[in-house]
Amino acid sequence: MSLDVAEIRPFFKQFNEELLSVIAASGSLHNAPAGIEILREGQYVKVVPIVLQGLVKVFTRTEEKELLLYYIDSAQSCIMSFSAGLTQSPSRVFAITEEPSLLLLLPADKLTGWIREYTALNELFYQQYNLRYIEMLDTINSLLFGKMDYRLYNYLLEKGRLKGEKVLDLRHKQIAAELGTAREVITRVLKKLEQEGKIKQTATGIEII
Amino acid sequence: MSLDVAEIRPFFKQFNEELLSVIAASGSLHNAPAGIEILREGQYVKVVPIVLQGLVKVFTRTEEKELLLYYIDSAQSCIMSFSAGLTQSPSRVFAITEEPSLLLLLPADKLTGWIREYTALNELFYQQYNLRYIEMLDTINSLLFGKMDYRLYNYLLEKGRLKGEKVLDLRHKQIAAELGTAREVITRVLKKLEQEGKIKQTATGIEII
DNA sequence: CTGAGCCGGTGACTGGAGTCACCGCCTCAG
DNA sequence: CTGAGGCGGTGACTCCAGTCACCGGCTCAG
Repeated sequence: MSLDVAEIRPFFKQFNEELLSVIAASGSLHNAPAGIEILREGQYVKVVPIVLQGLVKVFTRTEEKELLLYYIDSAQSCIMSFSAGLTQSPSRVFAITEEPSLLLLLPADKLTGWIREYTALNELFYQQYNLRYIEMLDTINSLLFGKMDYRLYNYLLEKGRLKGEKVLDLRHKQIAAELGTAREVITRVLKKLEQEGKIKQTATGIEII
Repeated sequence: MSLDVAEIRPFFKQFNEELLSVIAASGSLHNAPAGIEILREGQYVKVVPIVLQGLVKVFTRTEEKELLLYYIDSAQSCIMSFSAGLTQSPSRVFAITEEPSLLLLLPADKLTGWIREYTALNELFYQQYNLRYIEMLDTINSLLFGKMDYRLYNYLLEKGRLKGEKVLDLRHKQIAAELGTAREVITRVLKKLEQEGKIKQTATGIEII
């Protein structure tokens, strides 16, 4: 069950050998295909996942309406599960793998101790909190500003950046879900964006210009 | 300039004497009247304020439209300025005192060291991050759900709780600003809430029922 | 081949928030 | 006393997201 330090070393250049071996002793690697639920609302967290490779989507749901909060990229942690793990309170959000991902699972009960002991780990989590904080702020601002065209365009840009592709193969229905709106709205706004020359809809998907 | 340990001890029961004296040596107390700007968007943070007494309002602004993010109550810290201080990046939000407040100012450059050294301080900040995180999530959900009546009612409940009063003396204009909408909308929705029996508007202010 | 099911596209309508214009009321400075 | 300015109240209108109903095209299993 114990994993090899060499497997995780490349992802944490800022960690010293001691911390790496402690993590290797108690943590475990998990290979998840796309579409696996990592964290569910209301769930109590026993392991805190760190995304080593792949892409994980974090979102909230309010009565049938969901909203994408942000993506967790490589070598980032799910700070919501971290916070839920630390305070032993239930999670407020959902997380699922969007691409096949390699996850490092850390037992929540040991984490508090590690944080106290290893500054590098502490800093990682502060950094993550910061990142998420700012992303949530952006989400709030774009919700406040309203304007679906603006939101949709930013969504596409971000998606393209994360996937490293200029042509995105997405269902209108899926986009609608992530932006918390209806499919027809997406269809219309996409057409509007196309008329404005910001994107192009082809057979293979949506191309960002 | 150096302040007395006794002045801050009552607010931090979980801190040991060593930490208290370190803080007393480098920190300073500041008595601010209501309506003072503590943090401005784009500003680089040199001191991180902790609210000992009073009430501080934190909000964002997007092109003439502002939105209340949350309130900082007694013995809580402004985590945005903390994060801005740590990462040496400009602030993304505004903060002003809503009531006369007693602030403890900590120099940002020393904070990183303190956090490393004193677990209790570290935990305070984690706790604060958590709290704000959850509040932002609530804000996002209520923005997503939309419905002004729901948002306004929650806003009034929260305001009443923080001020410890059941009758709130607020300008419609001010409420509108904090919820990121227009005065007329507030006027109308307040009337609707009154018809629903949730509040009562009297000469002295808005009474929550 | 064919029917079911998913996908996108569209027109018509609804409802809520935001905007505009204008009101009367109160207060306070001059 | 009076005029200016802040406040709240209101009707009319606009705009946009969301909803409904319905279509035609494509794919794939049987």
